[in-house]
Amino acid sequence: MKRTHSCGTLSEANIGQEVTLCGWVNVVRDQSHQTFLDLRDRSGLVQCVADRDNNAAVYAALEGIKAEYCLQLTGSVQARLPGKENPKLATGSIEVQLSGVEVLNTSKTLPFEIVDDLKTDENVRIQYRYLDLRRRPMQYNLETRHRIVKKTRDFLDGEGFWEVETPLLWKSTPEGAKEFMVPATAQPGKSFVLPQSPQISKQLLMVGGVEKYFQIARCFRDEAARADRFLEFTQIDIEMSFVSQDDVLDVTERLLAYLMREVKGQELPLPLPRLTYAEAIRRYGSDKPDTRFGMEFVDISDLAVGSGFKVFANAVASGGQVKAICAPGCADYSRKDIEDLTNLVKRFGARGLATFALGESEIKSQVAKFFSDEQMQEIFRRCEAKTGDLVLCVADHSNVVAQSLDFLRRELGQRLNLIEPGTFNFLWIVDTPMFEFNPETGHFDAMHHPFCLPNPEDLPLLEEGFTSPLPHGDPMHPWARVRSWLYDIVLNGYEIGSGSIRCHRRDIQEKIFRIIGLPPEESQRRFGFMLDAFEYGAPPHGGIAPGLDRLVMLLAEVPDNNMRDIVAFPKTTSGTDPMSGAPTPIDEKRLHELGLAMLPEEAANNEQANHVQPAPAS
RNA sequence: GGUCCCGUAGCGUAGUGGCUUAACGCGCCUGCCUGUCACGCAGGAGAUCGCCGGUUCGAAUCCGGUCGGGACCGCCA
Repeated sequence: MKRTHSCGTLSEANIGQEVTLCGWVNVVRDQSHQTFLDLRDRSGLVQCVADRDNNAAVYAALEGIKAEYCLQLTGSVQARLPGKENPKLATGSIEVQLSGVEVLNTSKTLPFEIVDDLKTDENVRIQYRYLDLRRRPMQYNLETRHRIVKKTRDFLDGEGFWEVETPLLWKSTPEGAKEFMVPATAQPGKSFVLPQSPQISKQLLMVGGVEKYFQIARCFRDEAARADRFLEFTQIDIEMSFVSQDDVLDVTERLLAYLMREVKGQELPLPLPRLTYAEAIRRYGSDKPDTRFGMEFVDISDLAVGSGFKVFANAVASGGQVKAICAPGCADYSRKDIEDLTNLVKRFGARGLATFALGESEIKSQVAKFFSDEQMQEIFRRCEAKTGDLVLCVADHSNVVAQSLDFLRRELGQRLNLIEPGTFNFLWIVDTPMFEFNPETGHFDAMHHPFCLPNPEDLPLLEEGFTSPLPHGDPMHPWARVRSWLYDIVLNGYEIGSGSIRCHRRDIQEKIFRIIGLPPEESQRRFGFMLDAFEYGAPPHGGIAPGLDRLVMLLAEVPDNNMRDIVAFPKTTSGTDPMSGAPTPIDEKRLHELGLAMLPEEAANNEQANHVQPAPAS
């Protein structure tokens, strides 16, 4: 080894020892008779000293050495002079008196400094990610991610799971998300796709008698990315045979509790709270509620009917509802503040925001004239409003009310600092409906994915639905009433995983495909290999797939919940890599080999793009 | 596909129509400094204000377009 110790591990226990260290120059402080040099490696920093009078050769060797040079340094560990200790540094009571200096590599001036509190534009950070990763917070994030993966493997191994790899070159089985295509030379005109998830693979492993499977699995979706959604992401993919929903929930929450203990040093009380889907929507307007603060929804539809406020009354009369949330201490919000909030809510289709402010001596509301004092007092009573609070109401169809108030609630929760830092609120969402009516297509979609098993009691509803006189949009349509064994795990307002008990019988699976508008010949073409497998004694099975990226982001408590910070080499939201310049144009020769042709317009764009070089390294 | 926001030395920012010859901090370069650790001191270099076009006597500043980035809606089982 080129080194005997790591910088950050040195302490008073090493005093008197000769050590060799390797690392990067954090900073050089030339004092004309001494040079102080902070050497940094993964473990931390240590101050090294070269004294001109004691060792002129070493002092001279440090001449010209600059930040981020990669060095091998030899010296003896000494206690610092009395009074010269640095309590801000873990190694601040000692320093290394240098006897040898070897430059392993020089460094150009960096595009940004290697400091913890970096303000640099994220695009520049990603372009020079190999430098960004030298920063302590990024190293912490990588280590936390490693720790979580390692502990996950340990735990699942202990539970009898086998880690099995599944193909990345897969068959196109369109289920929802667009797939990335991978054309290959050996089969011109044909294409593999990258899996959206190993969903079908892992079910086939259950047919294959694996019984307990997991995989730290890369998944790919060719869809618009988001702050909490990548084009390529990682799931802790889990599947088990001969289990009920409770079995999957049990092993999952014990895994999460194990991670919380091992990674965060916190005890997670089990079992985790469970909320039905309907209750989550009713109380929070969301299937991934952030329960770290209150501000729950209050239904005031009945009061709205009796008021003289037509907007409210009409909303209820046309099958909608009126719901309210109470923002603590916001009674002094100005007309402008409320207008800003109203604008936020309009993008979800809400037409307005009615507010009632409970002041010291008066009630302020732009719609006060439509309500009696008693009615307003009743609204405050139900919302448990205190003096100084502001009640915000939205009247509309249930999904508009849910979306807008959910957004307002989260926005205000953040603005009003209602969230105690360091809180981790896990909860299950259960009893999710199997199907969801899609007003655009006029038929039902699978709420989660089409491989979920309906609750056995609701199996007759599948058949009834085909002959039901009710229109598809009717909430009492048999298919709208089918319950499934479908569950989501939620942490602090993020869905960090979802799973289900799967369909393992061909006849039921085919029926589900028909309901979501996939005719038998089509489902045979796409999923035939899986349906065939179900005919050979496929065991009942189910599983879950916690998203590793979101979990790491939340457990690492990354600032601003930026998920890119917990990935070594992330892409931008628009799906490009500023470091490598990927994706790059496809050249004509490869297209020919693959039996593909570019549309003229795309070819012209590519011609231009061919002249664009990836950003140079300096 | 849509809405909103951002783009000024290597980095972070200031500058929203006329002494701006674009300013400040960090970084960088040169010199000095015997215990520094956000070292200090003195001096210096570094920007066609993302790009294209328009309005104007005059544009970093106003307008239109475009590119890049971000947040969100749609989308993402």
